[in-house]
Amino acid sequence: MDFQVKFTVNDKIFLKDPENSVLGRQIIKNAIDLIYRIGFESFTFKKLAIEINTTEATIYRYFENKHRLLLYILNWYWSYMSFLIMFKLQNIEDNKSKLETIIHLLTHELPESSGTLDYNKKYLNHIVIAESSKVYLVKDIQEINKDEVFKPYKELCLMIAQIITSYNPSYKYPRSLSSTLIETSHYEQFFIHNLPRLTDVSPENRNEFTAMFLNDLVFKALL
Amino acid sequence: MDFQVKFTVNDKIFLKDPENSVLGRQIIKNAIDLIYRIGFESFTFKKLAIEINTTEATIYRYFENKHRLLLYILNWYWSYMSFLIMFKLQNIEDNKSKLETIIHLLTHELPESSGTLDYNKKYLNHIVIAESSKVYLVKDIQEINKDEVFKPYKELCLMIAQIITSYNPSYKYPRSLSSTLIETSHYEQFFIHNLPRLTDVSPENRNEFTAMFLNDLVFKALL
DNA sequence: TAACAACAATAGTATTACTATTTAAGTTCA
DNA sequence: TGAACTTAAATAGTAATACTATTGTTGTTA
Repeated sequence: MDFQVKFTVNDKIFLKDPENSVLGRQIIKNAIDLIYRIGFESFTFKKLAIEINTTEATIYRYFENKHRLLLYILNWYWSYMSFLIMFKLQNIEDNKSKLETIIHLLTHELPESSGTLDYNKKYLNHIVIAESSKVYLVKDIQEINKDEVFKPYKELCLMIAQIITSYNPSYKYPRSLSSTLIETSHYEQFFIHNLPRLTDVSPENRNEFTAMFLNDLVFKALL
Repeated sequence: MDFQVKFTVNDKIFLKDPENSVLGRQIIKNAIDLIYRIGFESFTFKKLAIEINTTEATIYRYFENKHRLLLYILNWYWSYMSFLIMFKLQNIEDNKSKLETIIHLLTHELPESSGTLDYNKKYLNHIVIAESSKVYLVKDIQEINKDEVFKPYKELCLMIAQIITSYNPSYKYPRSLSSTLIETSHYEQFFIHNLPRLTDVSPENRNEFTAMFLNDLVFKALL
């Protein structure tokens, strides 16, 4: 089985839909590679243009600025994660298993698909961990939020919150626990690799640590 | 009672200690005000120089770049928070009360002191919430970390972790719970004000919400 | 008071973020 | 077919930003 999944990204994020042209898709694919390599602060449209043999101005016809391009990538990620969760939960009845599956998905690399035009999931994962908070930790968040560009994040959060409520209807903070779960899965993974003293990771459980910690945390919270 | 607290900040963060000159102290004080006003991305040494009637080059004699200046401010915050916690826990015997006090401190504005040369605590709090992750979510974190510039954060994290262990010696993730507590206290406060759908806040409990959520989360985790 | 640090200002440069305008490449339809 | 009309992408900029090399100025101490 092989298939391509396409998500509709809010058209206020881009000026010209990158999904509709070869160049547009190249921009996204290479942006992911480049942001992974040099980090979002060093990433510029000039450098990206050189990578794909075009000019800065051309990229500016697709995105207003680099912040919007990152927002596009994260919208794609949040939509993809929502899809993956729905897909994987299909035949699971037990709410505990559902939450365990979600925690596993949030704390491990995205499954690599075989489509050639597909984005590099390893890099995408890395970007989500290290750069995602930079799309909302900005001064003009209120203004940006009006365009509903965080809708996929809110939907992902709500979807998990609903499963939390199914598991324990009396729990009072389903959405906060959901956003905490998402955010914590990212930065604990970041800390493990870069500031391990802020965690209790040990060399043996590096890969499973974040999932173990979050499973413990979430199910105790929902007892 | 009125007193000034001074913290020794790792001297690898600055080129010239801003504590040792009037201009240096002006740089820090006005940097906090300016970052609060316009956000870290828009903040430049040029703009700061205009604020305090000096030149860019002068500020570059104190700090290598704006990232280091933010790091200096956060080192000060982490040290101050550690001090505040130690101070407030003085006569508390009960470990549960200790943790409740810590959660209260992390989720509320810093107490305003009366010293005139002191930093604006309201602004500092805002900066910690919205900008702190930008000091470690950078590509060269490994390199930067070698200078021990995150020591105050690690010490704060460890201090809380030790109280967690005192409260429940069998709990397996004291440091991760501690870093989660610190980080979650920041971004839940951010979400409440900017993306409330990611939380369960209601107009009535806005001020106490983060503390309520974290108290519930932490004490259930430590049962 | 000469020597020499420490400090801060001047005057730059290279890069970055972004735009206005022009040129080229399709499409549509009489 | 080819004129009219879109759409796409390149050229060639500008203003702001991040950072540096050099010079001048002040203060200290021997």
